Amino acid sequence: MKERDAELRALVGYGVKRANSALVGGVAQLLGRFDLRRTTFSALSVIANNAGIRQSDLAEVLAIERPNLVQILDEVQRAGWIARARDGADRRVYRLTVTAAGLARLTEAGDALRTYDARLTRGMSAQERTALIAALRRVEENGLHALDEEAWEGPDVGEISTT
Amino acid sequence: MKERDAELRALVGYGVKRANSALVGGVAQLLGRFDLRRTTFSALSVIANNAGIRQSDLAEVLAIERPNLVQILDEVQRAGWIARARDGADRRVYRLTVTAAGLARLTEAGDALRTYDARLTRGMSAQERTALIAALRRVEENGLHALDEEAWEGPDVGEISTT
DNA sequence: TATTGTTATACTCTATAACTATA
DNA sequence: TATAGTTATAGAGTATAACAATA
Repeated sequence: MKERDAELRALVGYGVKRANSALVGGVAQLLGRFDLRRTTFSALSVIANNAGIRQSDLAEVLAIERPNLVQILDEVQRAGWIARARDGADRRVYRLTVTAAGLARLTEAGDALRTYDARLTRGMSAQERTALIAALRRVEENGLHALDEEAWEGPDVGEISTT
Repeated sequence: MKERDAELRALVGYGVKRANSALVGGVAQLLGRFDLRRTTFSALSVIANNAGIRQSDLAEVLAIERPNLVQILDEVQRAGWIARARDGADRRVYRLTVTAAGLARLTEAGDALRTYDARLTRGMSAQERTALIAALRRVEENGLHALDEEAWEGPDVGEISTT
């Protein structure tokens, strides 16, 4: 029997939305055990791997608006996992670093999350998983421009970095 | 140079979230031209392909909660695109059908959306696109169970329907 | 003037409890 | 009692305008 949402299932966008919705709950529950949310975990990860990053750069990396990052960092700082230090040269900017406690929490939560994430691709080969991640990256990139190019016509094969 | 969110980019869940975020704006803008949103378009599509479907079944197909479906259908009905008819046998249930105007709107918006959606996989072969859709389906399915199976260990290769 | 971080705000999407009317 | 649809509500996530401090 044909699926009742077969017409929608032909759309990549629908698949992405359904997959994301199916993930959100589980990830939130898992990260909640470490008093983290998706956004606070992501922020912690990027700060840990980019010591001294500025808030505005962090917002750009995570593709979130600056105002929304404020409360995220407030939360992480309140937990004692990051430090905000004024830049000596430009006293408008904050330099962000993780504390020892923050690194420990990131490692714990990261291990659990990677285990969870690996389960998402159960039944797929390592190559299929890698291809999926690359394909999602391409969809993200294409999605950011898809409306700019209303005049687009042929099977343009623009290359984007997937490495 | 290594990407600043490289640690996150190794996660399928992060890729799904980023791809979804990149899509939402464009899809909303495109569907907005037809006075539709993602949810109202999806509802219209499923009703059109399942004449007489009940609200509770529609909610299940779209994986949205029943209360949230009410305002979605109110909106679509107000536009004159669907009809709610009480079932003769069980007067609690509504039988949903699309009107001629609804079908016309669905067709117009669907054509535009499929063109947009095809652009998302630009640079990918038809096989890669098909594989992506199947992989997303698997991720969705796995994601719904990933927390149930905390004790999971080996490379279980459970088969799920992808047809 | 422009930029960094901030506040306030609003809008969408989603999730739950409780009600009504029917069964 | 249980179910279909509904109402009300609350929580995330996200987006924009406008402000103070600094450049």
